[in-house]
Amino acid sequence: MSSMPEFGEFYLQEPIEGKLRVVGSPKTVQFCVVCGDRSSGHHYGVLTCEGCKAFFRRWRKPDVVHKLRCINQYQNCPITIITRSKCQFCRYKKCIDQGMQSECSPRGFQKVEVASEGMDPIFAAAMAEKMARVVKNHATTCPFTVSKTRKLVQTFYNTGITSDDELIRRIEAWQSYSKEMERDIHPLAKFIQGLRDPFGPADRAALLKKHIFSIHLLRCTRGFVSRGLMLPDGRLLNQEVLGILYGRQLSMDMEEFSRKVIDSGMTDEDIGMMITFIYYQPLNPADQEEMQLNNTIDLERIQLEYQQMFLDYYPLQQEKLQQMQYLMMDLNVLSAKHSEVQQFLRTHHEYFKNQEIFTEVFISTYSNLRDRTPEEQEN
Amino acid sequence: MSSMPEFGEFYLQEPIEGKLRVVGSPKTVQFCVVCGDRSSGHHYGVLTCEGCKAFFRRWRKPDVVHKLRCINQYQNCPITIITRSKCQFCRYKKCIDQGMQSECSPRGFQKVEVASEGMDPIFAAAMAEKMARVVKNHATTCPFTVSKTRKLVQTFYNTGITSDDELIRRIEAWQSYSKEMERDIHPLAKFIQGLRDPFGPADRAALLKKHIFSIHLLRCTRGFVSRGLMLPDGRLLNQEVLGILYGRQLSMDMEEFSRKVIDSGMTDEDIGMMITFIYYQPLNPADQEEMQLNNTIDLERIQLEYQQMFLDYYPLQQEKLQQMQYLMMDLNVLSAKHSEVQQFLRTHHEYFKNQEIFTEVFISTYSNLRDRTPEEQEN
DNA sequence: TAACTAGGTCACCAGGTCAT
DNA sequence: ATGACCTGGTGACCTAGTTA
Ligand SMILES: [Zn+2]
Ligand SMILES: [Zn+2]
Ligand SMILES: [Zn+2]
Ligand SMILES: [Zn+2]
Repeated sequence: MSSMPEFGEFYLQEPIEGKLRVVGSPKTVQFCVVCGDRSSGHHYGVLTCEGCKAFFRRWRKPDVVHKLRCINQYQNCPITIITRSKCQFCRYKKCIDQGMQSECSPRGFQKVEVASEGMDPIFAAAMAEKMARVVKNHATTCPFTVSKTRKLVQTFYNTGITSDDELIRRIEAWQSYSKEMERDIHPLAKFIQGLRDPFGPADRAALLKKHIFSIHLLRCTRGFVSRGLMLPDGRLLNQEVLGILYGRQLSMDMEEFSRKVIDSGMTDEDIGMMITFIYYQPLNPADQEEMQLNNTIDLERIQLEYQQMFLDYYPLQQEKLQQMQYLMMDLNVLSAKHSEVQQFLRTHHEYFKNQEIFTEVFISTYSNLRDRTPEEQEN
Repeated sequence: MSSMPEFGEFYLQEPIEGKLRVVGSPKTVQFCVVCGDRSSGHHYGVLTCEGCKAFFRRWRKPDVVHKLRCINQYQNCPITIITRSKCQFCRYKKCIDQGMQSECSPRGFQKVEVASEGMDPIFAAAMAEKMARVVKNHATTCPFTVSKTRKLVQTFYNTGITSDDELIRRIEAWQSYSKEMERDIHPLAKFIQGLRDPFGPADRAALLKKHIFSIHLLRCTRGFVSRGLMLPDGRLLNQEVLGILYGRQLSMDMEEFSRKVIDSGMTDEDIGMMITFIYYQPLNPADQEEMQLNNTIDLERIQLEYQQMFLDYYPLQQEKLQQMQYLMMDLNVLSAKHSEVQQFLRTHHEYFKNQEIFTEVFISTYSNLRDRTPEEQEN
């Protein structure tokens, strides 16, 4: 485009002198918000020229974008039609600052209204608030945020195991550990309430029950250390206890999963979002049948809304969203394995009848749940 | 898409209930049953938006539709106003699932009968039910549907091999594996019973015996992973064991075949139909002579009826049917190769006499079969 | 005639290409 | 690496034809 800017001859078809355009205001020449060259339309969400469009397409890959470096230390090189190719770092930075993002519009979707760019400000504000609430609630209710975990000191955990018999040992281990888990259910319920969805208490209880293992594991992610799993106060469940509780294979899988989460660079914010994604995960028909939610709101729609929000809020993180989705698939697999544990607890439920909340969340069936008032979801 | 969101009504908040429509206000907003966008009326038989209407119009052309591929292996991408352009395969699939069809209504007229055009509605309904039964029965009886396979976790398979001698090794491998195969025969028999054809138990047993290899391989399609074949519970038969069981060449052919099935974009529904086609495959004279069916119904007619049904139900998929027929030819070749395995099993039948059902289906001859009552086909 | 829809149109944009 | 240009899918809008 920059070859002969003066003449202003577009290769683009000059949009129709005679007929008036249906959309937007009468055609005015528009310019690239990155470099000021003539724009060829909206690309990746903003008015850009062909050059900036192609530039963004090539460099947006997260694994490659980190390699860009500013040509000086100031990171504020001016980006104009002439200088745009001088500093890739600052050009890319300006692309981001102007709001370019992949997948901002699905393929073939054309932005119609030129006037109000971006989304409705009220809607945007509502979304931002919703996101912020998730992040904040997670930070306050999760016992294993970065800052809280950093302060922990490992101490001894009393496993409660006295017997030699393998079965009894497992029951004893769960009798002790169930008390610890119970403690975490209240803050978790608070987090879920903070999501402010239209589900009633019974439905929330059912969804929590369905995803409790995945969510609990995610919350504990930073509690996994080399020798086992720390409780929120620092007491350490070593690998042997974990093996007794969950079975050797599953306990190792859990540890590996937590390592994977950390290794993918998930922040506390990310983990909070992932928990939200999981909670609103679409259910397969069998689960729907079994859970019998009163409110038949489309879970998938809520999940997508949150994921969209995540992308809007943290642009250029669709790679991260992808990673999250892989992790969620792993979680579903682990959760399926966990049903063996649940079966075990169900078989020996009489040993846990004093821990009512634990029983409710981990042991009782969905139909049990529907028959009572789940008031512990309410406080 | 809705060009003017003037009232600030966001599709996200809109309680999408595409099926129920409120009859109160004069202008009831209706939604696309494919993607949930605002509908502009009935198109090709169902309420859709302009986008899905144009999408269907463009892609229904039979020479082009078979080229659509899902962006991942699961073929169940969510289709929403946001995601609808991400996966053409799943969008098209959803169009078909929702009942879109060309020429369903005379030009310009709005009402539709969702049925095969031009035929007696009662007959059409009966056919639709028959199709639906095949699909549903396959979904419930096949252990390797998309959704079931997705949840599998690979675990260790005990091959049962202890010996060093090659022959003994193969016998040992089959002794273990035959138990696994036996488990799958009951659900398979259920599927075949669900076809409700006029054949008696003896004939069904003979047909099953004839096609057991092909049908079993098809059912296991999604069980093939990069390292081997998973059992319905996730235990993995690695390539080495498969090679011992079936011979190196055949086991590799089987794996290649399964890959081909997946690559051609066959859905669970398609696989269920293919199994039906195979089961009712016309027999060559030699087989007819050997099998001595009591009921001399024309198999080819049944097969054609199902294939016609397939085309009526999923219009414009004759390209897919063509692909299926190629795959079935491949299967016949593999099945012929498999007779070597059958010969081997027959030679060493005394090692499998405890597995009666396996023996009946894989080892005994048709004449053996006729001499006894095959009650295991009956439950 | 009024209500309705199949099919056509074309502005629009994601992604690829290739000379520079 | 860049960017002018190309290719091909998309969907809002239009039109012509059908039915009650
Ligand atoms: Zn520019
Ligand atoms: Zn710079
Ligand atoms: Zn639609
Ligand atoms: Zn798909």
